[in-house]
Amino acid sequence: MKLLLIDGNSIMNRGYFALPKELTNRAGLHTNAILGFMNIFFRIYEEEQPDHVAVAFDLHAPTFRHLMYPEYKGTRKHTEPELLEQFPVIKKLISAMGIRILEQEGLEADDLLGSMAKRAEKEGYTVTILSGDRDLLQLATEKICIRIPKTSKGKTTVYDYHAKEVEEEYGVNPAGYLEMKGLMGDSSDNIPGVAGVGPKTAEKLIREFHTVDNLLAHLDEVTPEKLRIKLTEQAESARFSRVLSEIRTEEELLFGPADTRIPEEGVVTRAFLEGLKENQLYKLLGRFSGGEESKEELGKVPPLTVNPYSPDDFEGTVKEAFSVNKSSGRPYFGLVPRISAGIITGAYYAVGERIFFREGGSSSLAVWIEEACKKGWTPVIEDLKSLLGCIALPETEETEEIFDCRIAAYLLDPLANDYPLGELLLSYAHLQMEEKKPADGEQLSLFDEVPGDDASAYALFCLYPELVRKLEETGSMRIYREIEHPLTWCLTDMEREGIRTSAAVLEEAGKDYESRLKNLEKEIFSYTSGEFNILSSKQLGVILFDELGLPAGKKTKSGYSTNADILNKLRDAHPIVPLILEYRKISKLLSTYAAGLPRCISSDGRIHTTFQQTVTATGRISSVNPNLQNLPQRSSEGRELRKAFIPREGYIFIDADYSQIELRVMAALSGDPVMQDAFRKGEDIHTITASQVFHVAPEDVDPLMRRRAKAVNFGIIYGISAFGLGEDLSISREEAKDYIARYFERFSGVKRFLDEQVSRAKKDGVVRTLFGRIRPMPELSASNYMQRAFGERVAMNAPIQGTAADIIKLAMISVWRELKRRGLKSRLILQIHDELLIETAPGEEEEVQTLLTECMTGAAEIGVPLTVDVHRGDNLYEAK
DNA sequence: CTATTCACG
DNA sequence: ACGTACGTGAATAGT
Repeated sequence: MKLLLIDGNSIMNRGYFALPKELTNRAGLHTNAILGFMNIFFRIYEEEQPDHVAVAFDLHAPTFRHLMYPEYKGTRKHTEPELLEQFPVIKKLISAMGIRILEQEGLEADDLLGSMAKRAEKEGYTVTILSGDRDLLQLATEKICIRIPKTSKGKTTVYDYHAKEVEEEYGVNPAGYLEMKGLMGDSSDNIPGVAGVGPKTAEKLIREFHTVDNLLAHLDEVTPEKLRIKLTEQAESARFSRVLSEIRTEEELLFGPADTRIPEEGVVTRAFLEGLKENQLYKLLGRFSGGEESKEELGKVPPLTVNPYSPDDFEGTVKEAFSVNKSSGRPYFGLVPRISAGIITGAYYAVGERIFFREGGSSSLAVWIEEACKKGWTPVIEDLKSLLGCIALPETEETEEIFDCRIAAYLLDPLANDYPLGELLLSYAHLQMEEKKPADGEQLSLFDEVPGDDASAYALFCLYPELVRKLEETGSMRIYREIEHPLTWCLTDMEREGIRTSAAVLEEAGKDYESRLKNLEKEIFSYTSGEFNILSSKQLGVILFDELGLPAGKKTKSGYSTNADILNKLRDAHPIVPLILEYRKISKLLSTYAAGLPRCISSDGRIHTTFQQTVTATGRISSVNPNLQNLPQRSSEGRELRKAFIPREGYIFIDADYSQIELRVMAALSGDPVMQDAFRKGEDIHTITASQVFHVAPEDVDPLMRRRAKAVNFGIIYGISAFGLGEDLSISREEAKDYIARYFERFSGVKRFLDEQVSRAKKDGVVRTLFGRIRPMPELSASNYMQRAFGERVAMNAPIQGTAADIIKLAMISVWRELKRRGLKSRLILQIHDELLIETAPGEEEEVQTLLTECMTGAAEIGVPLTVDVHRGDNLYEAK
């Protein structure tokens, strides 16, 4: 028989402080303590698989401790209302699970746990007590295990204490632990103990004298003298504290261990799920959706029937479906294309629970979508860019009304890793989607119907009003309509265009890299006892720091750190170091670019990257398969590879990049007059920064000062820290701190702005770009210093990086529309965060250059000028 | 599958 | 005393 006892108050407290305060349900009830409790409860419950469970709570009645000692805090600790409001809910949920709650007037949770544990032990139970409070360690025996969860870096480890482990850690047995507590007191409970006696002294004394009473009876034996005097003076307090610290184990209880048996079917009962639903604890609800019972309770997706499409009555039926669903305003429908072996063979349409499947290829699907849009119906889909990649659908006033759920979900929560419809449906529409799985042993072939498409169409239908409401509620609709949605069309075209790439040039460079690597390898091994894998940081660490005895810097989880930062500092320590750095660099160029990119060239001789629109936390786009946003540029050897990217016959590249866009955004958002003035006058911002920070005239700024000022400006954008700046400039943290202080003295508007971002992030839990894009800030509620400091930097950086991202997206949309409107042959083909590349048709050079410049500089009016640098070239190397 | 490193803005 | 610059993606090593 196994009994699990839980210290309810302590575990609730733990959850309350470990999880963000921002966690609430829709009714505004705080839920962090409840979630924290459930998380740890189910973890322990599953591990222990107990047959008896009880949770003890304090009551707000005075206990014997209060009667003894009016100053005693215990249960009367001041508790915040945000935590208090969660207790009635958790108690209801616990009862609903069929778990006994222990509450008794005059007794604290500790005493209930102690008495219950000891009685159960006598009756032959194995007992586990879950608590965050070490006081309970005095109860540990061979059969009673105290389990204390501890969370660090987001991971929760549970420490287990039987009598043995208490002795190992504290050097005294559990009874001795109680005596120690008596001597030390407990400030949080206002138990005085003996002032000046800490854990070390207490341990020593208890090891020698075993109990407080015995110690006080033999005070004359205590040395040193000072300690003896302390103990003599505070003998009464010690005796008193010892009694207050003792957990009662012999109290008369209203229930015995046998009364804590849990239901046969386990604790995830129907009543429990109902309770979760009632309190809108959808995250928890989602976790238990596996059980048969729960599905019914969840507001499950109804059984869906797919009607075969019949041309005669389809429209009428759809209209009827709309009216049945009482969709006021624009009618809308979920739309899921069915793709078999990469070819569109039809699509599901969902209007409420009425779902239709219509057969047809990509062109008929395009026609049907356009017709629907013309009728004023809104097609709701999961991923517009993928669809546009398969079908020819122009961007018109009508098709603009297509709604992309994934983009909407991204804007609402840009931190999510992915946006599966099932999860969106649960969190936004509170409906549980049933997953179709192939029957036992059955394999789904590529030609089979994709499981769940019909349900997906229904999910999209349900999501639409919820997502629209949320977008409006969070002020995200403008970003959606004016930026992300039109951008989808633009990105589709850019992906389709691709960029012409010469495999020959890449392969030629690859051969050169290979021979250089061979030579480097030989040279490197001439310094070592034998050959090793230079690319293995583990093996390299052993060679550098053990064999060659170089001074090891930082450590990583798995050994020595050997990254470029470390190696650069060791550059002069041994001739092997620069060779390693060179080897790494060339090897990177070879594997990722010279050898990697040719594999990505399509049959049309061009590389078609995929731009991901729902990935970054800040609103930037990213590029994959391959990543064309990180082509080598900084090193001369790498930059050569850009010669492999060439425009089509007769065309040229015209490239424009924003000059200092993030600093200009900073000047705009902060309103700092000094910074704004510098940009308005067209000054060199790093020189002006240097002149301000170092108190010299701009013309007296030397290159070193400018370099340092540039680093400070970078730091400002990243969310400044003295450590980071010091590291970057190889100066002391104090010196870096001084630079920052001087910077903020002169650019006080910037300081005010950055401080405001952090405080707003703390208050609202989000920061925003100039255009209203949200960056949620869960990091800031962390108690851990590192996490919080990181959160503060993010709060400073995200509005800057995000606003810059918004601006270039606006520029892309206007460039793309303008090229189309004018019927030009030139095409926008790449975006690299602050840079746009146009493959420019012969004869269109001047017009394109002007258009590109104007669209970029005029993308947004932010109060400081936006400027661009334009370059032309016959390949990507020249165009920069 | 995770950790490390390094390419870019 | 803690141990960091912000945002990405790809290749490689090693468990």
